[in-house]
Amino acid sequence: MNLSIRQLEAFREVMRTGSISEAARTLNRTQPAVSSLIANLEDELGLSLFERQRGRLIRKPEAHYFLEETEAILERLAHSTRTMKEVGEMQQGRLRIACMPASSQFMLPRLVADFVKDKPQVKVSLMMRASSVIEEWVTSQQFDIGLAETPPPNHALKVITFELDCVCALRKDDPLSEKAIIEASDLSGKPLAVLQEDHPNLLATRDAFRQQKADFNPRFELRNFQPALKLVEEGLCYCICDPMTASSYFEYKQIEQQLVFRPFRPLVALSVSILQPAHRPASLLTSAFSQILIQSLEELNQQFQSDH
Amino acid sequence: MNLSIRQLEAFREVMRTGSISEAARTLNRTQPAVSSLIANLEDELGLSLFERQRGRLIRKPEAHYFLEETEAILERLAHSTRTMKEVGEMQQGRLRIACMPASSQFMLPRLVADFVKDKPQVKVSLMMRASSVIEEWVTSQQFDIGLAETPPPNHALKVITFELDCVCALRKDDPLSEKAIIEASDLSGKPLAVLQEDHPNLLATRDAFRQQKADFNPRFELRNFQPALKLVEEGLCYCICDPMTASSYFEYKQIEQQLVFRPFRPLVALSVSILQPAHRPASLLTSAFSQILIQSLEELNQQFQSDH
DNA sequence: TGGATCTATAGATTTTTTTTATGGGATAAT
DNA sequence: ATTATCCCATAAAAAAAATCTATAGATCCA
Repeated sequence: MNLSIRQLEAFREVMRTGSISEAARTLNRTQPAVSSLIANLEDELGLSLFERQRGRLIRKPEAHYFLEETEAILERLAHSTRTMKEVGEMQQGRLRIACMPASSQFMLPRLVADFVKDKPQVKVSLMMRASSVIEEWVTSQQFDIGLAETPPPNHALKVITFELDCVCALRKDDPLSEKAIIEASDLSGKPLAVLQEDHPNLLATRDAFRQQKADFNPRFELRNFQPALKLVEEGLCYCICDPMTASSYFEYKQIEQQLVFRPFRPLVALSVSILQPAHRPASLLTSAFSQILIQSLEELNQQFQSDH
Repeated sequence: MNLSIRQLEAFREVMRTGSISEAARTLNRTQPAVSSLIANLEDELGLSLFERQRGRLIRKPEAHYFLEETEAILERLAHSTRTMKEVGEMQQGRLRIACMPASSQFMLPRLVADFVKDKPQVKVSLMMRASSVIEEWVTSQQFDIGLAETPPPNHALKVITFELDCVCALRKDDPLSEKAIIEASDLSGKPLAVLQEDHPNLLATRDAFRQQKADFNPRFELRNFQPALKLVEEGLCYCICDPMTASSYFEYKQIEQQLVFRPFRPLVALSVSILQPAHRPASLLTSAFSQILIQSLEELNQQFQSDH
């Protein structure tokens, strides 16, 4: 099997025009070049495709069948290369993202929207799940990239970790909002909305209070911080929440914002990670999106530092 | 679009083995040859397909998509060339034959059966119709080849004509069967089975009788000679029939043959022709079958000459 | 009959592919 | 650590393939 694409292209053109000379003109070749391409093609197929009658070519029935095949092959080839070129320019492809709840409401949708703005043909799937599920999905390569709370070490995962500094959510009209930084001691005995019992963030928060010998008073226990902000708005409590949730508050409440966020000390960190399959290189799209995600996470810690 | 098949083959093999060196071995090329094929492929796609990590290749996700395309293309190409090789050896293809009634019962089925015996994949359609319909079908290229009574001249038809000498059918126990040749005068006044009024063969037969001033007594008029032989068997008449019909009598009645056929004089001819479309070259199959048909028709006239 | 147009072929030339030779980097064994 | 071995990439030389120029034979049309 030694057919060449040149032969197929020449054949297609000769079939179309019915003439070697004419085909040579449209192909920008000389007539002998096309002549020998066709001759070699016939040789390799073991079959003559044209009858040479009175110095002209006449298409044989066999040639018509082979033309169908030829066109299908060339068409598919052209389509593939076009698609690959688009993939190369990240105009094509698919990106499967899994993200944890805190980032799913506004942060990732915004990043994705921005990312695909100039890529109308790129397909994205964006799924929100608990961090443990995300870890599993990325490990098993069902997803290209994940954003989750930092998982235990896992050889099948490439992990980029960020320590997000949690911030204190409080009402604008709260006297404490005058302070540039809220300390645990400021909140001694005050009611708090916190995460569930076993969550590392809860432990870290309690530890922060203990460090300053402040009275830790968890009044509301929740699965994540999103609903906690409502309780803060109602003046029922304070909340030491992650900056993703804090940031999303501004996207959610674009007017009549009732809350402000202040840096909290001692630092309470929420450890989140970008997860990628370790043993498979990332696609262009995945790499590009990963960069955007990294940048976005790096900016988060700064967002609430010099905010006052 | 300048991809080459070599590049695709190399790519497929590199994907399979995961190594340029290994692929080079199975492709019987040197490693740099394969290396540059892949490099050029990546260039032309505008996209890197492998990650070079620590001196090894790692397939990128984009490569997996392109592999599917590559395999589909190479597979189709291989299939096409295989099919075309078979077409070249007449192991593949289709043959559409239209034939007149006299030849349809035994002659053409036998020829077709013999023709396709060693061509299990060749598809044949064999249709029986009146000669005028056959002419039309072949002219309009709905059929590749036809056998019909000679049509009026037609530029769209390539015609090979045969004058078939009609023979006299009579019972074995008829006294005339002693004669090596039956003359019109032998049948003077005897009842005959003949074709319909306007048929050239009827005119020719009547003419033969007139030449010998014999009494022409057409007792039965029929659309074709096939059923006439039954009447002859019953001793109701004689029949000057075409040699195809005569020949088929022996295939039909393999035992207890009650009839014999004798050359008839003066010659009464039935003019039949092989028809092919004039402006389209014949396929290999059609040409081959045409040869067989020519030979078979040439033998017909001899079959009843030295029969006694 | 002469001119235009077609296809096929031969030899020269250019382009592409392949090979040989080599070097750098990683890995496994000594 | 050192050596041997494996990988890949590159450069230059060699081989192969494709192309071009030139030409000849055939057909067609005026």
